[in-house]
Amino acid sequence: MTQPPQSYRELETLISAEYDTLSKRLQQTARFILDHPQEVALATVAKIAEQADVTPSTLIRLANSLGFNGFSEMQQLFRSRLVNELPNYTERISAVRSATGETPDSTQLLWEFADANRAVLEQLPGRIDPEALEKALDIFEQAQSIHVMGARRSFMVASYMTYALAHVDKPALLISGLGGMYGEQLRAMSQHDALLTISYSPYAEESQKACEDAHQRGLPIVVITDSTLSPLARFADVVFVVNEAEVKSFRGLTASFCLTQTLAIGLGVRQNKSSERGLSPDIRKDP
Amino acid sequence: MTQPPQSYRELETLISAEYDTLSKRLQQTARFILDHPQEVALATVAKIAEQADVTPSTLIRLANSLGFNGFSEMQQLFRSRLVNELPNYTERISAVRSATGETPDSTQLLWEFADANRAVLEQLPGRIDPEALEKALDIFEQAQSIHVMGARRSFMVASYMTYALAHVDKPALLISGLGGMYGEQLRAMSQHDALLTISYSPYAEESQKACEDAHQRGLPIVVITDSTLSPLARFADVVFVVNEAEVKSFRGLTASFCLTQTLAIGLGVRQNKSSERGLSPDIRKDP
DNA sequence: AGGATATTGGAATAAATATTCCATTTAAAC
DNA sequence: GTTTAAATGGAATATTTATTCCAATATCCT
Repeated sequence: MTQPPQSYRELETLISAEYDTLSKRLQQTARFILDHPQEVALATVAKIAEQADVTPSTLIRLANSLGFNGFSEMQQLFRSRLVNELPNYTERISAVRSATGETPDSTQLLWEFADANRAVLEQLPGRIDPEALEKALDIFEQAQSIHVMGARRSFMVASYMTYALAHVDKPALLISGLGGMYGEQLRAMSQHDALLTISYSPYAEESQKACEDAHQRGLPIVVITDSTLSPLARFADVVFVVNEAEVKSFRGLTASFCLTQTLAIGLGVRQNKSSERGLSPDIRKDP
Repeated sequence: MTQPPQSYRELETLISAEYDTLSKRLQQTARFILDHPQEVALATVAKIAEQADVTPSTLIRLANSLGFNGFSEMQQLFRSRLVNELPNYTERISAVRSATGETPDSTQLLWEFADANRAVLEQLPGRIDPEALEKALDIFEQAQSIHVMGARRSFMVASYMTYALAHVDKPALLISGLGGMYGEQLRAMSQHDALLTISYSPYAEESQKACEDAHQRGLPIVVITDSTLSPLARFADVVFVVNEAEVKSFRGLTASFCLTQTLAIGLGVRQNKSSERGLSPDIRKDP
């Protein structure tokens, strides 16, 4: 028995090579599975057979005649294709390794970082709930000014957001804790403001405190975090869950920066729109 | 029996709402399935249970207590999430690219940003000179401490770099100008240190000043900027030119962050290597 | 501390699903 | 046109996988 293909690619190649030698039904089935890989990955033999208008036996025969040990073995290839096509980067990275060949470690590392972050950006927009985005912008638009909180790693994102907000002329205050004045900065939050908190896994005390405080004062709260189950989520009116890349046990922030940019610029676009309709056609431009 | 969620998003919401009312094992399981949706979509109950370190029963109990009629019903949601994520991508992107000006809604904007930044990350590693990378790391490795300068927009990157360097135990000082003390901070630079300056198009006076100063004092200088012709380049021992995405006349920083990460972690890797050979096997972990 | 209640693990069972096998049909060869 | 070989469908069977149920354990309450 010829050994079976090890990847979806190999399978494709094999099928087109052997296509002519297959019987009529087997050709029909082969065509179907290549046309509906998703179906094949997830459905049962019976369901697939029905859709392809063949009997279950035929499916199994096809798998066997392609060198597999039963249909299930072939199905695995379709399943791994499904997850690899999504930015699951393990395979991709090894491809990078071989493609770059003789490069110093540092360049290798750069490829890894760039690739991991690229993968994360590919997932991001599909995983953000459009309604949540709109709702967050509603909140920000109505707020007099926006307080932005982020400790340690999240501070970078908070700081970036504050910068971007200033850029679109939205009053923004970074809760920096500078000079140990967290308390004072929190007390500056008024009812007409809104709070954006960014916080990741060992969720900083200060960030939770900020949310609690804002919640008590009745401010609307938007949270960017790394899990639906984050303790920050309980206080939030809108929660964004972002997935960041991890390389060498160092977590990136690319997705958060991208989301942050979108929120700020999205707000800017809205403001321009309403001011065009209204009084001052204050169109901002760039750095 | 409460009716089950109809989509993955609803499931997420339900879990975070009910999380507190779940038992210990059920919480553990819930956390796992949210963290490993891919696994849940494709593996069998037994496999998932093993990975989550619970018994199969628990998995089924969780599904039931979330309103589903058995685990398989819940798994369907994970599967449909898997297939819905993929085909949208190319479709969505081309929609974004053609629909210039049309439907400037926030989600559209998010796709635009994500795609633009993704494109930038794809180019980045090919455009960075491997030798420059190595040389920069040489400089940083030999430096007693690293001073990091960046004004306005570049400040975000400088601040990120400082954070990342601290993370790999490299003494780093951010030249922030806090309290108007640029001069004082610059004077703190010693001959045994190095300077990393980040600066983009309307190149800030302060950044140039910092480079001049460091140059006079004989410090090695690494520059991250946006053009070979940047005024900063004249003082630099190593120059990195990065290309950032521009959407709605707002320039991103994704590539710079990525390069910055690489420099910091690359330095960390080197330090680990030499300390393994040498005395203290100081292996760093995690954020 | 001691009983009541809820939670958990694991083996037993039920259900779903893949695979085999044989009778029947279709195509090929002479 | 008959014989032979290959291909096919579908019911029977084997296997895998989900689910139930009960005994053991932990947790809560008084």
